[in-house]
Amino acid sequence: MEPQVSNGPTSNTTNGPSSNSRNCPSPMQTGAATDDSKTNLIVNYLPQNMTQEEFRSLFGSIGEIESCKLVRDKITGKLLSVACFPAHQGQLTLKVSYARPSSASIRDANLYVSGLPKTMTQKELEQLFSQYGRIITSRILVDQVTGVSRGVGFIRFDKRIEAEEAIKGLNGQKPSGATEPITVKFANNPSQKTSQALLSQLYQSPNRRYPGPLHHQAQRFRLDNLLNMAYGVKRFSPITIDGMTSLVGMNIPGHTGTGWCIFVYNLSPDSDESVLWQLFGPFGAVNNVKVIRDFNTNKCKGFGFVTMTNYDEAAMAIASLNGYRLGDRVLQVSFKTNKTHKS
DNA sequence: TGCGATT
Repeated sequence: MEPQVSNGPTSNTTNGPSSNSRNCPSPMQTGAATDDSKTNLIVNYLPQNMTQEEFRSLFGSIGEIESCKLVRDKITGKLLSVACFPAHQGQLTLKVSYARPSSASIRDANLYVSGLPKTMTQKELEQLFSQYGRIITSRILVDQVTGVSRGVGFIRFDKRIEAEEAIKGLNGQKPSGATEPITVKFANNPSQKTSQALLSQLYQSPNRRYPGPLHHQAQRFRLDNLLNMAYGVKRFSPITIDGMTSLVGMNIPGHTGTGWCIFVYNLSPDSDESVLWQLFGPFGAVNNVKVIRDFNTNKCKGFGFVTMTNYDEAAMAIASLNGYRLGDRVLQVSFKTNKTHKS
């Protein structure tokens, strides 16, 4: 994460200000408690091991503190800002700036962008969006293993209205040099994937493995045969794949940084994620499921994806569910392929 | 016969 605004090196964790002689008026003394635009600070690049007490002590040496809080990630518990160590300094440099006052005008100004050319850099992404306003943060998501862009990213504008204008101007447009249009929409809140994680946990418990309506069908298959059916030829050994960095970037069907990705075709228009959990959960650890929907109608476009942790379980699921009749439809299930470079 | 992506 890059600092967007720098006030210069203002403090240092090892030799920061220690004097108590500064005479800074506190909000209470000035009666400015209702306007925190100049009394509320945001501090980035705090060390991960800093305690609330140390944080208070560091800034309490400068003036009276009305309140202070360390902001941690809800899931990991880590401090949200990432420490940076400038090479020439070898020490931690804090970034201290005025906190942006929370108000309706800057709320929900975060955009999710998909369909980006894989070659587009973060800088180019910012250049594209900067015509619509001041960008606070930007990010392009990359594959965990290869580092290659996943073609999706985020842009946070200073103001909600700037984000709205960017959607109007860029959604469905082709960036110069791009062959496909991009999708620009408001981003989801980065929480609430916890429900999915809970579902995943449920299906990963041993006594939930291979139960349900497909139990007998799944048992009829021997693993060797399943693997051959899934790939048509000899199996890839997941041990070999994980152990050989030279294979990174190779086009192994379905293999991603986080597991084995499965393409599911011929879902009905009213399908939702729960049907994929129910179909694939019985075969083992499911990381993630996704039903692809039409932007306008919100109906399923007929296909979806399932990512499973273990190769053997993914292959078993494919062998069992490919050709499976769901209502009046016959599912087609296979490892996902790269459909990006269609020649 | 159709292959996304939510920090």
